[in-house]
Amino acid sequence: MERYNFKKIEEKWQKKWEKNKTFSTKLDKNKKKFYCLEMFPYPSGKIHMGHVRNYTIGDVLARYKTLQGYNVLHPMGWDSFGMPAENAARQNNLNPKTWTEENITTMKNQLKKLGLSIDWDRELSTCSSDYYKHQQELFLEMYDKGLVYRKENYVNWDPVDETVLANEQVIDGKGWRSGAPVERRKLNQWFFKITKFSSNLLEGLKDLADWPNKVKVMQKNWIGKSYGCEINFKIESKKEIKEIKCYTTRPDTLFGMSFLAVSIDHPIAKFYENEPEFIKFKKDCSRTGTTEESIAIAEKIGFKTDLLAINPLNTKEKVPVYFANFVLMDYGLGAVFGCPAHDQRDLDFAIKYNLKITPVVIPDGEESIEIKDKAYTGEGKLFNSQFLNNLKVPAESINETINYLEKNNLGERKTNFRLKDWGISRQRYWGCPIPIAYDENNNPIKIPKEMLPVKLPEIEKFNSNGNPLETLEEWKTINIDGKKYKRETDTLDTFVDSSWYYLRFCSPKKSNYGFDEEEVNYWMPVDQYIGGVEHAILHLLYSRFFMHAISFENKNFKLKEPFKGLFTQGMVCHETYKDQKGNWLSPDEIINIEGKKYLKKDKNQIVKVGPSESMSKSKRNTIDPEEIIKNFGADSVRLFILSDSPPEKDVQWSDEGINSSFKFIQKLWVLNKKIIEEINKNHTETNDVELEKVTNRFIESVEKNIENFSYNKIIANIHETYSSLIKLIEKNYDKKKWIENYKNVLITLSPVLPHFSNECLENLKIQENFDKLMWPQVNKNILIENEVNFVVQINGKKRAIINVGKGINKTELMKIINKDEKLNSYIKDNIIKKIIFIPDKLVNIIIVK
RNA sequence: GGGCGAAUGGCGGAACUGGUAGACGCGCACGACUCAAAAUCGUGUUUCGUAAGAAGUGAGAGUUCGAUUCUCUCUUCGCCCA
Repeated sequence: MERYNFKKIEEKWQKKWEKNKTFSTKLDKNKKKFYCLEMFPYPSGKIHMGHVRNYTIGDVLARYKTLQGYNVLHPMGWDSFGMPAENAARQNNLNPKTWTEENITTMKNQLKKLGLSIDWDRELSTCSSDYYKHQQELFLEMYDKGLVYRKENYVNWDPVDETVLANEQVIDGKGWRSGAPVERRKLNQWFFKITKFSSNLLEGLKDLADWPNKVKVMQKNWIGKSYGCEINFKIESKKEIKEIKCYTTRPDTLFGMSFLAVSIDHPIAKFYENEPEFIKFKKDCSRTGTTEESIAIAEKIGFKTDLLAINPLNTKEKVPVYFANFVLMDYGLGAVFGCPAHDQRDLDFAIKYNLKITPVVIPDGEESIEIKDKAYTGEGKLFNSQFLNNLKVPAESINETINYLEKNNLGERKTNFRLKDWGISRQRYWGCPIPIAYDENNNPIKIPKEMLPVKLPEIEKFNSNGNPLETLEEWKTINIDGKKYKRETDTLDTFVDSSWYYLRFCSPKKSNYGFDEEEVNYWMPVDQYIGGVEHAILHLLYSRFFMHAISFENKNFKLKEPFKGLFTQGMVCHETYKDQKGNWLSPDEIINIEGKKYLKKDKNQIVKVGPSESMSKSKRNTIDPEEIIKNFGADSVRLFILSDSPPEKDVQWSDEGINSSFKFIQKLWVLNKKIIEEINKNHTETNDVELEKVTNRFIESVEKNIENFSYNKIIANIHETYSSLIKLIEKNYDKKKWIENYKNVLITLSPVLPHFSNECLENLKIQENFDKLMWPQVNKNILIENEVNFVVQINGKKRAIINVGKGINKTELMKIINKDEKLNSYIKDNIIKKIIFIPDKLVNIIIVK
């Protein structure tokens, strides 16, 4: 018998789909739509197994929804701006554009070989000016709405490479390439006013029923709404400083205050900026990174001022004021009061500078409290707090304190958000140019819409440090209405590119605007968005922000949430290998000798097998999908990547796994040949309904498992169905019955194994047009059983399973049990205390001895 | 330190609303075919026990006729935030 020739067959179907434009979609208001989107890839060179998993999961859903009669939008594009292109360009002296485009070509070919049902006519690439010109227009619209502004902000500065580093390029406070200690530098940068929508973004989460709870919690924490108050502290000083405002969530600990700490960027810093000691302190602070985490880890240091702050609740109490490295200007008001007894950070600081530690919260049931090196942050009641004493912490204390402060004009109730405005300026070449220019006084003006796109200039050589746009004098100069301006040389954060691409997919060819409203109203929101959980916060939050920003002051655009459903898939893992010297080895450098023992191919050295970890180039445990597709075929890869683990969890890649998937498809092929043979034998009809049962059970469970993303169970369903069908061949069903049922089996199989099932359908001579196929309706009547397996328990222990008629009552059942010799032997000499009877399922007989 | 989640055979994992624990796959063992091997097919595979049977879902308790599922305490691991 001829083996299943996946190479020939997969190529044949892929060509057919491409030629017939099987997956291209058009707006059709008579049809229900389904927008299935997977996070688009960065064109880094080749696709990896993570892509294979992501796009296979999406493809199963898209194909399934298509069969169910939905008008399915399933597009693909390229997140093609970003640092790797620029790094590659610097290293190999090429053009980032060429590098990127070559990668796109390679990866597109690879994706096509997976047999994905993608509408390639809608392909987009964010580095193309066809895309980013609309992004520049959106930027200007947001500018007009007051959602874009410029301010000075800190960046990570590499003093050796003379360049700005992204947070992930700072490793242990040092530049990733130069190894030089990173400094904080202030630069003028552009920001999106995402904080304007803090509340909306938080509230919006409540409507996202089809999002994983985990992601919603992460976003909620990221937005970080807190309830507290602003307190005005009177200041005693010879300088012109009368008052410092602090934000706090714990005003109830005010009687425990022993210092006030302000950020080095606080407005009062101007009174100190000529003091050498303060300049030195600022320099020390600049060694701390700009991330919240690096600040949290860094040692707490302070600079004592000559100021004294007066406790508003106890005016006799005066405490010192410090500049401190752990207070951030962009959170709250850049000033906090320190209560060492009940905040660990304040305690560390107080111990270091020998400040008073006054506890004011006493745990319930305790007589006293002693603070040594651990702050008490738990519940209790207030003491040492005069008129606030005995208030319950935190249930009453916070609220009552704020009431008192408000009544006496000492402070004001306030909610605060942790979310900061989104800094979008990047001092890099390979990104979307910001459509802004500056006059001779450095005032920004918008580049007029007619002059868009602001195109990236082509660059010949790529070896200098810093941003090459800075040195292109010719490009930088621009004439607007006869006046000369200098262009903005920063480009946009690539997260901007991916914040609205889902809108562009709805009308990717529209030339006069980023999206078409009618198309967007039909296709949006994305019904199912699928991608890695690593984008749970930033990308998803920024995308949500974009929808809010676009709909802000826009009556025609009502949509607020871009992604109705979200699914986050797990990673693809592989064992790791090291040689005797501890160097990572790739899987194709080793050979298996027995069990889990491996030898290094060239040296016959024993290989150390490490734990399975997510595939990464640095650990060299990657498997190239292209090789695997070449050797086993796309359907085998799809089958294996879906089997074993539930899609939201990590999956372990293994040679055995892909092999067995491959073999299983060969078995299915043999089954297919046998069934076709059976069909041609022209048996007469039998009354047996087992075939219908197997078929309908299969359809029913696959349906349920696709809807619930239990794709691993679909693979189990396929195996079970195979085992049943191979046995049913002997039953001599007639031609009609086989054709009808087998056709339905193949259609049900097709989302997972599209090439294979289409080939088999063609063999069955009913496959003419993929579009005509519909997902089979489950015949529920066939699945109704007349008999049930009834579990008999004695004292909660399973003693037998008896096959009885459906709907049997308790009395009838007990008769059968009493007649059963074995069961009766348990019961006969004992008193029955109770019988629990669950119809058609289980009986539990409780006896006393 | 805080938040979220997980823990089931040798391994990946099933078990719908509290009702047959271990579906399905991998691996392993045995058998068939073969001079032999591979491939393929068949049988078995939670543990202990020859068996009847007993124990068993990270540990300990609780609720219940009945708990992998619900509640509490603890342990370990993962992810996110700090």
